[in-house]
Amino acid sequence: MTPEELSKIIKESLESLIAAGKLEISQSPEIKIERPKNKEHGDYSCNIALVVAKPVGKNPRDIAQLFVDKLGANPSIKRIEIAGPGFLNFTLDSKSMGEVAKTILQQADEYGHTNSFNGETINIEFISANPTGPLHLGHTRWAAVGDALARVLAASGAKVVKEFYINDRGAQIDKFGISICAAANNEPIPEDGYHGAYVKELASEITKDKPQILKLSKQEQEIEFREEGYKRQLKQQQLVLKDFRTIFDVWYSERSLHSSGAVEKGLSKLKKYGHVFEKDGATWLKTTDFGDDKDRVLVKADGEYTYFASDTAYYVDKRSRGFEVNIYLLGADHHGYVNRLRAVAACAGDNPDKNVEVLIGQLVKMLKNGQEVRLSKRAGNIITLEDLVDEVGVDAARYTLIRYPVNTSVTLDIDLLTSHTNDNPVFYVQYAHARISAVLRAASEKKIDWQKSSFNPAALVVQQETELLGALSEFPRVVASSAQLREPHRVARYLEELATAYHSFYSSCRVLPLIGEDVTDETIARLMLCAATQQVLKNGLSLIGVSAPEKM
RNA sequence: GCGCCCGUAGCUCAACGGAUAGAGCAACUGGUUUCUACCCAGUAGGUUGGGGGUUCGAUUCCCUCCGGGCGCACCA
Repeated sequence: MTPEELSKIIKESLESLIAAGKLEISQSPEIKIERPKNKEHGDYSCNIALVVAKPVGKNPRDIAQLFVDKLGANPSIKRIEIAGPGFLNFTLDSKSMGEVAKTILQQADEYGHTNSFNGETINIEFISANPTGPLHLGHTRWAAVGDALARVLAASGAKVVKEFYINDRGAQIDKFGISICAAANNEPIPEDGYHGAYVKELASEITKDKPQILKLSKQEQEIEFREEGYKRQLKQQQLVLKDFRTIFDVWYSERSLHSSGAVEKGLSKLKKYGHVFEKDGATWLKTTDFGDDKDRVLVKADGEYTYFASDTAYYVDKRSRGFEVNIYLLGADHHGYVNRLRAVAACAGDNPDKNVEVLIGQLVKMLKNGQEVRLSKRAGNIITLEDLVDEVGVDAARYTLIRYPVNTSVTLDIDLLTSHTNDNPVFYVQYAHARISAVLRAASEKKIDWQKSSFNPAALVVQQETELLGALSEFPRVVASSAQLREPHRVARYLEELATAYHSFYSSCRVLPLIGEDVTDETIARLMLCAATQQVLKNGLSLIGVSAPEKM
């Protein structure tokens, strides 16, 4: 029996208790099934009596007793106990527990998928860097977390589109062009320009490919270098992200927003809702109507659209493409945007609580030999995605960035991430997968055809086996809650627990028969358990975009 | 000044309002002739920054103070 099935049975009991007039509540409560930390509390615990107690006005332990009476006869449940303030603690029949392994092998790659977000269309926008340089550590965090979040949401049934907004318009990209142009002409790059070594590289590449550019006027050169640099830098970002296994569905250009008329369209929609006004020759959006601390300019007095105008148009455009939920992943230095974005939604007649979600990612630092790394060869005083991947590889980089909740800052310790031991969680988890693969390989070498043998779940009775089964049964709910809370780090943490449960099982339960021993029900059941664990590790790692190696 | 995030074991960090606050590292004990020791089991370590409040129950929610990070453009 999976926890989902248990939860269903409990809900049915609740309904029948209500129907029988033994409980009176108006709305169905949020009940939780958990794996108790304390083993003495059984396989699963449920808080239903505690939750129901208040609206019903009865003692939680008395209510718990009603459920015990109702559920006690179920053959899959070996024991129910009322504990503490009114928890229901379930101990399942070992046969029923063992069946989880079979469920997992049947569902295979689908195990962990749920339909909890069926019908939701979600746009998730992240990184959205200027195409004026390499991606830095902050972007890298989002590349990993945003992608994992998208996968977790998709696994929960949502229709997800990953989007990268290209800031290819405005002062920054102009400065980029000016900087490359200066470098190409061996002139000093302006103070407020781009100074990384990559600017010089771009300059020499471009002049090599298109030497005629240098014959143009200065102004024309700046434009040409800007366009060439943009093209190449964008391509570079796309390549780097592809190697990092973060694939975007949509690369949305800010310029296209202007050329397609989306900006005017967005503006007219906002006007319709009456929050646009004129002041000092400029056009403003009255975002203070919805909690922003000051109003924002859409069109400057000189007739130019602001960056904010693009932002609002982009939001309106996303909504017109049918996205109910729009998730923005931003760096900590952009937290001032949260109220602004919410206000934009409200000004466009939407509900910010529903249509806009902003996640703020805190700072990422890199540590090597106990010292903070501050300098990158190519990019000057920022550390790039490539710097990190060069040091630790894609798997370790992704895993570590995803492992922590985004609203805390992280420090990546290079020395630790390259170590192959217990204190490096990436290896710990991957090693569990490799270890299982080795066992299954050995089984096939010994010609043990466990896949075709009959599975006796009751053969799994040792405590470490039960623990492992319990951990495996948790997976779908971990994925669903990661999606719901927008916290993919829960998947990584779960995988570590699962790996621990497996290593513990492995060291106390011999799987394959020794020479002279026979293949028994236990052998087959344990191989099934190994295969199920391998499957879940693989599914979980794939949700965070980390490889599941067969050998290490 | 206003706003956002953070403060948990010596260190790096977990913990959807749930039971005795957990992992790893470091320290100390043990364990493998056997499927990958890149492992496992155990001991010790805490006033969850301080103080109030809400709750049957608070690391979690609210208020306040202290400490740290970040942000407050007709820039992008």
